[in-house]
Amino acid sequence: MSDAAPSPQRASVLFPMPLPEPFDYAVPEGVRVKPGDHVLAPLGKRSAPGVVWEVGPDDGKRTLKTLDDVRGGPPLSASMREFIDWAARYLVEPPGVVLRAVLRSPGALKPSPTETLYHSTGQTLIRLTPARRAVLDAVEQGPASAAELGRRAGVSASVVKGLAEAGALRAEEAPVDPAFEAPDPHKEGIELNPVQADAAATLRRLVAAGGFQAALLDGVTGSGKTEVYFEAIAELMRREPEAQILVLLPEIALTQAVTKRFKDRFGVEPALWHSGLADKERRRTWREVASGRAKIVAGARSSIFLPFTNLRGVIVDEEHDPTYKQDENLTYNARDLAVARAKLQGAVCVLASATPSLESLVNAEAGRYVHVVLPSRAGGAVLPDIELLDLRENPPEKGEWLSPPLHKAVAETLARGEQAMLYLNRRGFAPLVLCKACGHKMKSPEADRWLVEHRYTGRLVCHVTGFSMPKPKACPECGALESLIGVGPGVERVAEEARQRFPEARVEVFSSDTAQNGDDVRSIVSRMEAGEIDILVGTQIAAKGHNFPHLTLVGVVDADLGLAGGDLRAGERTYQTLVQAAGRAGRADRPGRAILQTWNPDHEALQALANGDRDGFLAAERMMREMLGLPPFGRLAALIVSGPDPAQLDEACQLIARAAPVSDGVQVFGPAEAPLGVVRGRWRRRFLVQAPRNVDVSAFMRAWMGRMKPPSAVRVVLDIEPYSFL
DNA sequence: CCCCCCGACTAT
DNA sequence: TAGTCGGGGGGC
Repeated sequence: MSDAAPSPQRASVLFPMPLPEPFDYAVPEGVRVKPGDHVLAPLGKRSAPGVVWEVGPDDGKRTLKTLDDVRGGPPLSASMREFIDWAARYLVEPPGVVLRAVLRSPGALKPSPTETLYHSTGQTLIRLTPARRAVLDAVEQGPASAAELGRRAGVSASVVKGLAEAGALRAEEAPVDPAFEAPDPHKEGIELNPVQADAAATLRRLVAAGGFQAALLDGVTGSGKTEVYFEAIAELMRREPEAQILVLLPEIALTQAVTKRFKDRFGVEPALWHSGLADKERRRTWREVASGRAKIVAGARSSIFLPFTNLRGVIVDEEHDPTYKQDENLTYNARDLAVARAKLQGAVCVLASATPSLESLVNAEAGRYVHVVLPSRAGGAVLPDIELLDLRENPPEKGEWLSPPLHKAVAETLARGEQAMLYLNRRGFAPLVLCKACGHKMKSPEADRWLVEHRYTGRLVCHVTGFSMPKPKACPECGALESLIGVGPGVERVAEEARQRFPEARVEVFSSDTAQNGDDVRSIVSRMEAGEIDILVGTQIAAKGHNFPHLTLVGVVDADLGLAGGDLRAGERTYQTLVQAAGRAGRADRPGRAILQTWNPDHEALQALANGDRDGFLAAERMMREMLGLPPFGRLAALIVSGPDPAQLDEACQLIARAAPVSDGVQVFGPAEAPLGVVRGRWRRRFLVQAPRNVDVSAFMRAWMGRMKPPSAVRVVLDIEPYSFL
């Protein structure tokens, strides 16, 4: 029996590409594969990398091609594979597309590169040349490569090799990429105040209970959320030394503050994951995560696809942040996937925010999440005083954007030697350029958008497609010279006004144009912290997560921006952004002041903000959404249909509309012209699907997609729970 | 008439 | 994703 020829095996292989299902292959005799293994398999004329999804007997009913090779590298864990399948179903994508998001580290499967390190053997040589003695002294500082030891000793590397041959040194292969150091969960954290200690205890109990549980950690800016969730992490690590923990952060490439706090708390920096990583670091991190050796990863949204083998905890910091929603390539919300992944693995998930999303608040109220509230600011700092400045009563002077009371407040702040921030979520100098002779508006050639004037670079820029051109001398429409003028304010123009009004002050612009990478951000942040900037004029980027101890005044130039528009979350988002921006002021011992310029001082979001009435605002917002059946009380999905020819597109949309399945309670709206009508020569239309909470919208969309067959020039992109309505 | 570029199509 | 195929247009 045991000597019988082994029965032939079949392996289903999932490729990281948009194929509808895993493909079946014959397993060569004598080769063993198991689900999760990385393999090479013939696909068309080439040999493509893929992952074994299933192994079973080969029934021989169909002649299968044979696997080419089994590759090394840590296999994908069962829970990882389960998550990939789940995410594919939820996002209505082929599983290979999700796998592609997981295998985003080029060359990660190659064995990690090694180098030869020389160690002391302790063996003494009878006669030592001065060069050899120098090398033996140098190795006392620790093992190193021949080149490094030679450098330390000031001799050539061949001396090192000679010593190795003589037996005084021992050569050993060591990985070039060192493993991440293990964090120390027993290290003392900072002392928590009673409220924080209470919150930390709640999270610890959650961890102790084991299994899946989600918590909403709801605390105002500066209340010590980070320290509290650090305690949950410490507890996880103490209970289970092999536990892996993921901390999701919005735009991690831009902050070093969190890594520093990590190091203070756990003695080591976390492994980092974001799009700006160099290939080498990326490979190292991916490998260390897949092998289970990296214990704590701090990462941007894409890190929810990292191949953890033993993920026990996921923290989503600033869970309300719209950057968690990715709209290009694969469309997903990392916060939602984080909760799902924790659930699949029986892990703990903590969502933290000073301004939680309505979705999470409703989940907390309904008892699906444990609600942990941190009411006060740590260290005695108080929330800023928030004032609405009615622009109807106090209009700015002609050609200016800051009204007189705001000028006065800035002047007083500077006189006290403190700092001011002016917040305006508009990059560049002016959002619109028009010809004062003929009224022609400069539009993007590729999208239905105005070109934004950037004065520092002297260019006109399309913020949707990235198109840019030098600002022309003459109007392209009527030919008038020097007639193109910028209309409306951007941060550059507000900075110009600040410089004119306060010629002594050091004014700086903080936007993605002046801070293009982490180093630029760090530079601005550290100069701000050091008091080397008096007035910071910033966009969104300045409103997030930085701690400026001398900043006591925040002026919001246009609090109305974002209240309008078709986005159902516009009110919520404005509220969140303004709280974050206002929260920048007065974090240390000095009280802060926030002034919001508005033409609509009666608007709900602004009133709530001025009164510090978060609950009132949220209650109103909640009621509106509940009445309209919008998230989180209903589900949404969008189809964006695009094509180069509008007539063909409209025809296709008619067919797509007719293909929509009929299902109880599910409403299909559209096709409507998308708000961004044309992008890069492609016309766009939108469908919106609205369904009750208990309906599986993914299944509905999958059924719909299966019933349509648009011409190949027409592209259909699906968005489950859309955020952006462009 | 050839070649090259682009877009569509396919892979177990 | 990557390799193939076929059609259209430009160069000669």
